Amino acid sequence: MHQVLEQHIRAKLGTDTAGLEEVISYFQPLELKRNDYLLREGELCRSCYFIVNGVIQVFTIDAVGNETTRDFILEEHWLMEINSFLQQIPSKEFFRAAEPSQVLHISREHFMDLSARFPQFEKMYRQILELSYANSVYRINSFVSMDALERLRWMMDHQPKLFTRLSSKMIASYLGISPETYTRLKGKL
Amino acid sequence: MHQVLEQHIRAKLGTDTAGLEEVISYFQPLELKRNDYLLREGELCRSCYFIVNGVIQVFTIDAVGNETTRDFILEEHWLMEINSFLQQIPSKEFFRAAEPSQVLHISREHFMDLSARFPQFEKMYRQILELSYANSVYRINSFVSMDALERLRWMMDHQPKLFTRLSSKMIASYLGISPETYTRLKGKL
DNA sequence: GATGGCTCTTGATAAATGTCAAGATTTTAC
DNA sequence: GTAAAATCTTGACATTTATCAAGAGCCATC
Repeated sequence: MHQVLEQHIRAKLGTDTAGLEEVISYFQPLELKRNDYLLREGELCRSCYFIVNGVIQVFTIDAVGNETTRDFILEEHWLMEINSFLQQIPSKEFFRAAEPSQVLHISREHFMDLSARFPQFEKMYRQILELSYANSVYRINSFVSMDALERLRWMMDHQPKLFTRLSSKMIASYLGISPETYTRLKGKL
Repeated sequence: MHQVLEQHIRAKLGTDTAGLEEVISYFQPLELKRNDYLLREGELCRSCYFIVNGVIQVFTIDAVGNETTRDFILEEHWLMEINSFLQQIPSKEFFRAAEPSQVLHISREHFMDLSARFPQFEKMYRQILELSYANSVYRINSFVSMDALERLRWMMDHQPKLFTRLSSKMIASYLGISPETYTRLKGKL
């Protein structure tokens, strides 16, 4: 697993990777079965996660029990509940494996320490933030203005891989529609 | 104007503000009348903006001419079209003053230069990203799951100031609903 | 201070989406 | 391998929201 992370970081940062071995040594592996949780609502997000293999569903549950998916995090991407991680307040989100997954995680303490000691690590963190923020902006602009069919088409254009790996129920919860509506929209494509 | 920025940065960064004067010297003032644009779709976002006074509406226009507002940026907050700014690709968003506004802006070149030379400036940039990302996560989780009335209540709980400063039309475009629906929802509160 | 253009509201109607229920299909657990 | 559980689909109906149209109120400009 650590090799995948090393490759990923080298690809992001280029040649200046002094201290890379030490950085990587703080990441610990986790093996998740399908439906295992990385984080539940109300818990503190104590780690930053790097997905080596699999998919993690990031979702919330509202007052009547409906699940809404904010994002699916695929392999070679990063994951944290940023408010909980930074401020150590209870998480509002759940992180759950949608497939058997391999994950590396680094504790908040080590993460902060590395950020302070290695400018390149902080730079990588900044890049992760930039990418995450840009994706969020994209999603807001799409979803606030589009109707359900347009959102489905948007997802097919921008995230086609997700359809091959996730259940219809999960895709519906990402689109913000009921499973029945999703079934009907598929007929209109 | 520069005093406001200086105060803001000191509040963010604490005592370690070496180079602050030089940093601030790169920011140039802009006076905007209502409905003046800072950025239009298709242009390159060449600056990072700090709002000293006023409100900037961040919005997109879809194929049939409907405006959808992603965010309203109030005084003492930061603003950029992150994809356009970082990659120098055409902006998908418009930035327009919803009130007469005072803005400071720094060019991308100076911004990058300061980021490289002053770790504290980079730290502040990271904090802006963290906050912007956290707000976006909040908005996605709220809007994908809620119906229009719930979104209105959410806005009243989380952004009450906006109601006193913006037209109904703008609030409707932030909620992702038509002005008529907004009028009707107000009656249901 | 008149005029023209916005915005806001209200009504009627249409379209989109949700909910509930039932059956078919697939997956999971033992 | 089989039973139980979950998912997916389809239909009927209810609710939400959009669209179109018209009139009232407000505001900017000359």
